[in-house]
Amino acid sequence: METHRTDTTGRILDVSERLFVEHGFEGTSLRMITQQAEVNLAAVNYHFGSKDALFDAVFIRRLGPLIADCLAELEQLKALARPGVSDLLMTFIRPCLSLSKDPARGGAMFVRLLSRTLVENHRDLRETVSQQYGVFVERYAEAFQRVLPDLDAVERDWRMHFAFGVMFNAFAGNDVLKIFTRSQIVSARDPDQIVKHLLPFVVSALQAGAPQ
Amino acid sequence: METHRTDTTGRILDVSERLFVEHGFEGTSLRMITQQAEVNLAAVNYHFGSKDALFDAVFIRRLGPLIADCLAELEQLKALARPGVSDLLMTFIRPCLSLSKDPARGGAMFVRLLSRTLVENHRDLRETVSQQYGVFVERYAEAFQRVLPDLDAVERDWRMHFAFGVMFNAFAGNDVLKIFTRSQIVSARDPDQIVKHLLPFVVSALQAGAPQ
DNA sequence: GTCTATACCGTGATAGAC
DNA sequence: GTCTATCACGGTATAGAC
Repeated sequence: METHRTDTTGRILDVSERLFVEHGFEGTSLRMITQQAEVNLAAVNYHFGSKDALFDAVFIRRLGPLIADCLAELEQLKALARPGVSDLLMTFIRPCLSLSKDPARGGAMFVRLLSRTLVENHRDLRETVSQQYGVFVERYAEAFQRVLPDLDAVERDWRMHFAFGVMFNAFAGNDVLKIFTRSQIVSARDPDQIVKHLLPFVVSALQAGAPQ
Repeated sequence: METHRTDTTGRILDVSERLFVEHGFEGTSLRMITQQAEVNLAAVNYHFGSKDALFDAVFIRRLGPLIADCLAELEQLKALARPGVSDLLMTFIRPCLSLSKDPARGGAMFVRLLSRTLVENHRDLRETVSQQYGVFVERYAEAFQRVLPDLDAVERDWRMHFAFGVMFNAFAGNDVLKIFTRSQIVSARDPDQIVKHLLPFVVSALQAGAPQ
């Protein structure tokens, strides 16, 4: 790890992150990247193998620390005598908010890119991520079991699935109703505002009675 | 509207729908479409203007009837003395289930394509849709007001926003946790199974107490 | 090992002949 | 309306310079 930033792969990563966030994956060409990073076109394929692999590298550089933060918060949760649904959700929400406020790690725009990548069906990323970060889902499944012990296991999995779906969707800034109306339904892009409305919604959803 | 199926635009639409559903938008090339539809490559741009516009045409051909069904169900809701949150949600869910079971209208795969298109940030589709189908959101906003009269207006908008987000995400078959684990969290692809778990989740979420 | 120049093939789009 | 030819741009592969 060199300290000086003449490193080719580092410049490619930094420029790629900014352009992927600004223009999305399809909207960013390798020629845009290599031009702004002042490296040769072939450098990307030499160092990363492909455009897909480059995206994975950009993505995982931020995902790793985020997941580490979440798992650390989950550990602290064990110290609580009787943690509630809200406590559990905040172990995920707090690191996301923290990341969204740290421009050095990509800031709010990167959280959007990250969430959108998860919500959409992004490429082969699964292979890389599941091996390294499968523990993320395992730990949260255990925590959900502790917080919602009376719920059927299958039903609990569905709710965890739905809950992460809403939260990632919210952080992605997606608005499925947006195409139907000229004015946005919800105006706020501020993550804190989003969480304020999001949290009671998800908490109540998770505490619903069992179906049938 | 010709009855015989030698019509060029009709063949393009039918083939496009199948290929978009199978391979997605980016994964479907105009050359694949024109080859299977047995028309010339330039025919697409002549009849539709662009690949984007072709997708819009395919999309709106199914969206129109679906929205009409939902609005019809909303009208019937007015006859109920005191409709509940569940009744309201079913005016949207029933037409979606119906569409997903009708292969002649694209079936379950098309519902996934439709939901994914809404969840993702698809192109200029907004211009076309908002003018014709803006009424969809207006009517549902009114219905939410009737069913949840005690809720603050802003809070109600947020919940409607979140609620449609979960539902479209569920119908899209998206699983944000999928990339973290080899085995799917939730296995069922059957729309009825999805709704069974989805409905109580969303109903409870919408009935949450106001934040702070 | 690292970087460069360049060529290859598939993509969506378009002009102009018929 | 239809078709052919052609264009610019995309990701990728490779030969060869340092």
